Amino acid sequence: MKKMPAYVKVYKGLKAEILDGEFEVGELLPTETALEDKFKVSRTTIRRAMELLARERFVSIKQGRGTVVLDYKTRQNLNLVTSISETLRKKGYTVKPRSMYIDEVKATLKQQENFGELETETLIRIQRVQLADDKPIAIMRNYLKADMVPEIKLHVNKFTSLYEFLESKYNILIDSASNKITAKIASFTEAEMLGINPGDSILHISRICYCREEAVCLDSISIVGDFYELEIFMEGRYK
Amino acid sequence: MKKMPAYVKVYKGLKAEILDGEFEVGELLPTETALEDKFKVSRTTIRRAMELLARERFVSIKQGRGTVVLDYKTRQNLNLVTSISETLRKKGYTVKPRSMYIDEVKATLKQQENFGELETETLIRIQRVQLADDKPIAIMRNYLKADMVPEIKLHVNKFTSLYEFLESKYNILIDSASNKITAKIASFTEAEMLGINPGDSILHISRICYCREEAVCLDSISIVGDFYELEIFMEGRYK
DNA sequence: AAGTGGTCTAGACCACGAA
DNA sequence: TCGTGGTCTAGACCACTTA
Repeated sequence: MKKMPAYVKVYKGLKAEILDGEFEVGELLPTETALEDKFKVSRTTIRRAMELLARERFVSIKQGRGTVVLDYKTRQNLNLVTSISETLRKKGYTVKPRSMYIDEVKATLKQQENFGELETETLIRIQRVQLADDKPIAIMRNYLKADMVPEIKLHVNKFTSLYEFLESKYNILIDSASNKITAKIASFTEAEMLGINPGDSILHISRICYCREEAVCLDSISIVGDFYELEIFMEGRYK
Repeated sequence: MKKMPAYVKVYKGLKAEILDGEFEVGELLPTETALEDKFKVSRTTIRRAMELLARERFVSIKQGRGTVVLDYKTRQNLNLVTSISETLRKKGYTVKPRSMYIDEVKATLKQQENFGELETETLIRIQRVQLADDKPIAIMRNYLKADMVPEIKLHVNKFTSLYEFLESKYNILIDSASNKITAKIASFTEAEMLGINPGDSILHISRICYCREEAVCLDSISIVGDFYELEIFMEGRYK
């Protein structure tokens, strides 16, 4: 368990206050100098926390004006990193893994490249079939660097959302991810695992998860096609 | 002409050097203290520039080790609003429509809701089969509000990328879009149109395109599953 | 043990927006 | 003009990797 930096504390503190409704949507946050006093840290640290909030679109920072709390309730428009289980739970489904298997595997060359570290040799592999309201909906495989998650095997079957688990247990906050999405046909094996027919459609997501610009988790997710709908928002046309 | 901050200068300088091949992929960048001397700025400024480079995946910063130059040639795209044709062209394919048909249709209730205007009655419908290197890869249907694109019928078969066309001809810049993505099985009709077999996989995208918060175009795109891979980048995490 | 990046401070001055 | 956020400095100490 890593120590939590001051700017993360400030970030979490402010976010909690915003979510608790202590600052109204559309209103200005206290000024940065005021927050220095409140949290007893320097302005640099406050600004770093503010930047995190702004990147998540909780606030909008305007020079000469102040920092406005944005309407985080009614925005549908963000591409936040959420796991499938989190998304489904938010829609009202009861999500849990039917079974979970954790082992160690040798990293392939492609996996090493995705991690940006050719030295990484051993990966932790987590395999699950995820259930929504007791119906199988996804086969999930996650690959983690072994040294990042010591003793994770002890927690087999003890968590449903890996991202939430990584955050609470190992203080690894997944803050960005790149996805490759394709449509496939279910193989015999996949169909058996998901209780569908071979030839049914499958939405496949290959994802690299990052924590502070460092790749921490590779995901391979196969979701029953007629069940899940991936929602994505795109923004900006000129870079 | 606005002044360029020091950290942007450092960022651009380093990026240019990396692109010029002055630092080999996989090698370490000079240490932050060394860069202080080189650019004559403080370490804070250097670090800010480094953070920009890291966010674009040009480098990977490792405590205790150094900052490694990543393989920027194969780095993933961010998710700007790009049409399928633009994406494919960027990858080197020759993209053109096999045929295009433009007509007027009555708006369905769902379409009216998506446009946020129940008064809209008539929509322009554009239907195409898109070819990449002469091979059919997607069925595209676009619905536009009739009054936004007067005389568009005169331009049938005269454009390949609708978004580029809307921009140049009607000054409609699509600046954001929300997408719903599912995996499907090709129907007989779809298979016929795309030259594949019924039962093959199809990636279906249902998209609402916005210009300055106003919905301007509804897209329905069916892409041959084993051909296209949608790349999406996510950032931030809601808690 | 040495050297790297990670965090943090206290203070300075600049640029922009609103009164 | 005043107060906001934007940039930048010089220096301190911590945490991690490697030798």
